[in-house]
Amino acid sequence: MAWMKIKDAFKAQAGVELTIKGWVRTKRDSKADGGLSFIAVNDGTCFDPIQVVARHDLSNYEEVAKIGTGCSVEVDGVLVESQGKGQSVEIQATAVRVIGWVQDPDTYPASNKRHSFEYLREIAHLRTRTNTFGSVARVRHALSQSIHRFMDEQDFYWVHTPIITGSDCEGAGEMFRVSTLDFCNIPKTDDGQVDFSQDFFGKESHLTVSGQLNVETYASSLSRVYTFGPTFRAENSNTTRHLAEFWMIEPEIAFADLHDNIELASGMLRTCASDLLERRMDDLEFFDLRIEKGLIDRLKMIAEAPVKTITYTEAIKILEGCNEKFEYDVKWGSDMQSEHERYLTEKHFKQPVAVINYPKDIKAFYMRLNDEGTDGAPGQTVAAVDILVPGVGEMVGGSQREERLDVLDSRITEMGLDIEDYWWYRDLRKYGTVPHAGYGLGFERLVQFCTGMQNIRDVIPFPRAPRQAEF
RNA sequence: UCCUCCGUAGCUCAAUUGGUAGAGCGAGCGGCUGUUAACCGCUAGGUCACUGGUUCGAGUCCAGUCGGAGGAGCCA
Repeated sequence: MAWMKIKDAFKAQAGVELTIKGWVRTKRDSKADGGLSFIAVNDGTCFDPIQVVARHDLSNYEEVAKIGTGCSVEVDGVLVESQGKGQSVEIQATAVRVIGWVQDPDTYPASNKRHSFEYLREIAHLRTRTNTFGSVARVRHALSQSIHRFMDEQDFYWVHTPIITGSDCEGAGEMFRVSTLDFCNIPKTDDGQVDFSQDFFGKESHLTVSGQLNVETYASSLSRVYTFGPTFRAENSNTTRHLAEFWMIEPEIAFADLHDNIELASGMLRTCASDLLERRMDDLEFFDLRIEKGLIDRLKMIAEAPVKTITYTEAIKILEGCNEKFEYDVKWGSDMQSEHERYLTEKHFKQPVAVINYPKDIKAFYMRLNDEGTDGAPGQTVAAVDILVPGVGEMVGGSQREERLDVLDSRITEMGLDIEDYWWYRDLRKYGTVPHAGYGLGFERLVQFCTGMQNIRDVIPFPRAPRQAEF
């Protein structure tokens, strides 16, 4: 008999003979008709388990009766219309083979009951067997496929930027050190410093915090490029939206300005939403029912409407003019607090909002300096953009890059950075410079937004966070 | 890192003014049933996070440590 994935079995013709393989979600027994068992089997290919009906006349029915949640099984049978109410079709089993028993069911951690997400995080190797984490895994996969497909259709090349970096000037946060030196016997130079010349790379090295500087080099010849890979931040962040290891999409577009940047991000979000609605409705229905009501309507809205754009200066005016009581005061020139961002996207606009042109003093050195008086702002701004989304906050951070060497140099100096560290980055401005723009999109935050999952640690298979590196 | 809350059975939680440990779910066994968050009965299961202190007596009060959650900052 042909082995069929369960998602295909649901669509097959009644009467077909088939074999399915998977893990038991639940089993219920009945004494009717001399005894029969209903076994719900899931193989991860779709949300729903399929119901297997095993009758007492199976040669190994005594064994079948002992099957419990978590067992792996192989079932031969015939697909038939279900006599019961919970499902359209089911499999009348002609053979049920147990491949792997659950040893000592009393200790099986992922037993058939409701568990808290906090507890499931402690058994991350088994939580994938639950409805929620199966759905998260499928949605996460679908989103990453959508992004690659969208970027390919927009003529972007995927560039694999390094994970280990010898550059200490990426400037996006605390870095994890990479070293093969013996901690118990660290070589020192004459003046008592650690002698990194004896380390693996002959210099200090770290895990990357961003592929942006590297990918800008490829944009300066291939025009449209992006990275999609893991990044690392050694910040002691204990929140529902930060990880020490997370995945980021970083497009970089040559001959482009801030608005081209926003248009790309907006198109990416639209594509992700509409692809999910088309491909993963089974999982979305679960999230809408059990995790966040209204999720599907929100994704439908995202799939149709472009992102709303406002300037930082306008955002400040909205916040100053509203009746909301904020813990922190709103003031032009200081960064918006989380509560301010949430108000804008969740209460005022009720949709994703791109906020552009921030005061230069609160943004990075490489962001392009705007002309004095842009947007009627009271101070000088840079061409930066943050895209804020309901429930998550900041999902995208980007900018048009400073392509003018003299302006870049004075910004590096102004911020107290060492110009020598940026020699190759500056070369891009010396040799055929070009206006360009890019952004970083936090992939896990996108998954959160598309599933309604509240804690970012529950949308990545094995979360890395302070004091969390088990598995 | 800061603020708040929490840590009791495999899981989710109770335990009165400090008086010596309890339920539901899960698991095992039995009953019933084309079942599907099933239902009924029985059984097993505890170093009350750890260390120290107060007390005749601490799950309960105090101090410290460790761990978790939510919020803040940093950011994606």
